[in-house]
Amino acid sequence: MDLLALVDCENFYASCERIFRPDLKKVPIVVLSNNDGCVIARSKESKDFGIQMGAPWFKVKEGFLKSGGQVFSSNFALYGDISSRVMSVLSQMSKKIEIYSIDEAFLDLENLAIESHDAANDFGVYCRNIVKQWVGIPVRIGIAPTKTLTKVASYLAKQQTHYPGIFSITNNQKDIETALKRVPIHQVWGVGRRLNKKLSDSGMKNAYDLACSNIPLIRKKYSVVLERTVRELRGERCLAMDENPAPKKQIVVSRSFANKISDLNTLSPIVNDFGVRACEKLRKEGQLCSKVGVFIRTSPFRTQDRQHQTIKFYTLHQPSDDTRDILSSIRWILPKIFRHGFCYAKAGVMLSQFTDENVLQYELFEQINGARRNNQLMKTLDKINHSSTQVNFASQSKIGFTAMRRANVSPRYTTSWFELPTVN
DNA sequence: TCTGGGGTCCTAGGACCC
DNA sequence: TCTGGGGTCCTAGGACCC
Repeated sequence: MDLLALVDCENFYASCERIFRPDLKKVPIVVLSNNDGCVIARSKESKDFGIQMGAPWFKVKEGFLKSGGQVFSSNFALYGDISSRVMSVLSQMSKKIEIYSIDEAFLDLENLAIESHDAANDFGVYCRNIVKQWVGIPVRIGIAPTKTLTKVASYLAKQQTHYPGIFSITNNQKDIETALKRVPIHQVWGVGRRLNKKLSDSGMKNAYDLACSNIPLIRKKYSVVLERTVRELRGERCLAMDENPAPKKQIVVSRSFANKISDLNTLSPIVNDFGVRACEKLRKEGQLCSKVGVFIRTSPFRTQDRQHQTIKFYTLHQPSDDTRDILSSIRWILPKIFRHGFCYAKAGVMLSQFTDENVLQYELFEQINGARRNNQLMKTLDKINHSSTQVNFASQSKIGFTAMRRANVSPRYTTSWFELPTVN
């Protein structure tokens, strides 16, 4: 039987924080977004306490802390490192693995020749134990014939008591049908807020109803995307394993501000910071970009304020990964979109239209070995700034990303020599 | 006072080409 | 009277995901 497994880290960020704080084993934990704005991860105890995903922190803070909860600002240096450890363990479980997100991976179990529920569950138990023991992260495992069905299995794994955290669906219509009937329609992978409303309105309650729907009609009324979902729910593989993720098509660096900004002189150095960071990512990807976008927006939550949001692009004459090119694009765009009299709450820089740095097409009249081309400046800059920023552009802000509120950040236990955990 | 950040894919429509 | 057919590329907007 040809099966896939979805391995999903449980409450990932909260679990990462717990590795180094075993004293918090039973304590409710939440992790906050950048700027300590809202809740982006919760331990099981916090979910039980009633903290919603995405809840604004200032609204739930008091009740949560009073009840003995522990809060963390996000620490992506830590989560990224723990993630790569989990993925490296999973890579030993299967030859074919697709790292789908920071806390999820699909494994192709083809080589394991699993023929029964028992065999599938045994694999799940083995995998779960190893990751827990070697990295310290609890994982949930859904095993099924298609990706969408592994998501279904993963959802059902939450409710498992016999094999906690593990659920398998074999390639058997009856088996699939039973599982689908237990999954509410909005839990189906690919059904978001809008589709949930439309599908529910047309009488579908669970995944089984969706799987039974008429495919040509689904395609006509909705899209080819939903058609694939329906087929996958029926056990037909439409979404392939993607072991070598395609290069990025877009890079965005954006932040909300701790304090609203209403003048251009304050705003531009900060947007320049975003541009600098975006270029670092671009060079790491080995890509050149042709299009630079800048967006700014006021806070949609302050309904009493006048609202303004906009985005504008600049197309470079020549693809580039040179920070100076991107900064001058920003210098061109920003004054054109900025309006006086608005309190801006967020801004961002977006790079797109990429070409590979090795297949650069020069312009007809470009001087190929001009001073700006083939220069080592950016490489040297990246090298110097590798571990921490030492050299800045004059147009950047002096405070940079440190202007963010991060009141409760944990140490970078695994990625900084100065923040190693200590044992007393 | 205080509400995240970073992505992907699909579709429709317009411009343009032969 | 009567105004084609087939295609690409780009953009904006919508929907979804983690």
